[in-house]
Amino acid sequence: MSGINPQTVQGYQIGLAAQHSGVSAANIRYYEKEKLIAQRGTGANSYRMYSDSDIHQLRFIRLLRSMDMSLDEVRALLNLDLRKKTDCHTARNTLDAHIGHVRERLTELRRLEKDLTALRARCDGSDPQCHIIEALHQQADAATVKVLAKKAKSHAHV
Amino acid sequence: MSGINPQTVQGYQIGLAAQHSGVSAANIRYYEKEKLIAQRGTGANSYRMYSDSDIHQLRFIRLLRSMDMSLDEVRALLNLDLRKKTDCHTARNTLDAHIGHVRERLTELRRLEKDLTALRARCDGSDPQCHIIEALHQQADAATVKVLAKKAKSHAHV
DNA sequence: TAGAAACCTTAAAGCCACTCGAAGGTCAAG
DNA sequence: CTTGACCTTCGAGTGGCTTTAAGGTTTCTA
Repeated sequence: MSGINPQTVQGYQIGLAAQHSGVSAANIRYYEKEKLIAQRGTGANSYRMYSDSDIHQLRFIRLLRSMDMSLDEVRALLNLDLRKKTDCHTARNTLDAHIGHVRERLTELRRLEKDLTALRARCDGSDPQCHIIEALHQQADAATVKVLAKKAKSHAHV
Repeated sequence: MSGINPQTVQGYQIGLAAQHSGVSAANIRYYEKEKLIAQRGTGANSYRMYSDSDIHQLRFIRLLRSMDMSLDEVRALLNLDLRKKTDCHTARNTLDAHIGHVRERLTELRRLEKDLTALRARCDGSDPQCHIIEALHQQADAATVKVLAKKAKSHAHV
């Protein structure tokens, strides 16, 4: 059959691995470059081949990424042995830190939503003068530039 | 006096403008390149000079950025005339879209916080077996890869 | 057996909103 | 005339990808 990505005894080509894991082929190559998965393509035809446990690893990474973890955090959780005490510590610490990031960002966004909603309420289009633009310019004038130190901006990826 | 960035009759040099606006000098140059503010440095010594209204514009941009708006959204809100109906429409539409992004992201993060907290609760370190790692691997296996279409991921900047 | 189709390869650039560093120009005070 | 505090441009780095270009391999079909 033509075009259908074949699954041989050796495993899955990258396209099938992508389908089964939900991680795009390009992204799988990227993860390989970032050493989240082992190097490939040493065989006869230079095609990468993947096993079922590779697919599992890709799904695992995808799950952690969908939880907004950074690749560094993912790395920290890869290859942990669930029977080792130290590894369990690592997992808990990583998770705690990540929950911290998420909560910080939540606090920021809740505050932001409140401010934006208040701003929006100032204008329904009935008035000839635009109160949104007006209010923004007033705020820009009013805001004292207190600190030159930059906001930490959570940890960027959250 | 040496070293103190001088303010002449012509306005502020970039360093002072940075101090007064809260936007770093490098960032001001970046905004110039991105055409959020007018081009500079045509004078005798190639130094950029800024007026009070320039400082206001920088503060305005900074305010919108602190509200997590993208530079495109900022662009849409720059140079609007608060007396024009069409401009007020623009402002409301931009704001509505942005509030939408923020709310989407809030929903995602609230959900995420719940999931992460539940995951965290599975492990207090008392058990020899790590339930966090365990649960993650189970989830990775359980997750059916339903859709290959990518999640929209809100609008990235939120 | 030739060619088309569908897969695979690498390398490089693009995205966003910046920040940082290098190498050098300008300007006022001592 | 040197010091040092400012300024300039240019290029690269950040994170986590996606996209594009240019080409190699495999398999099926006419």
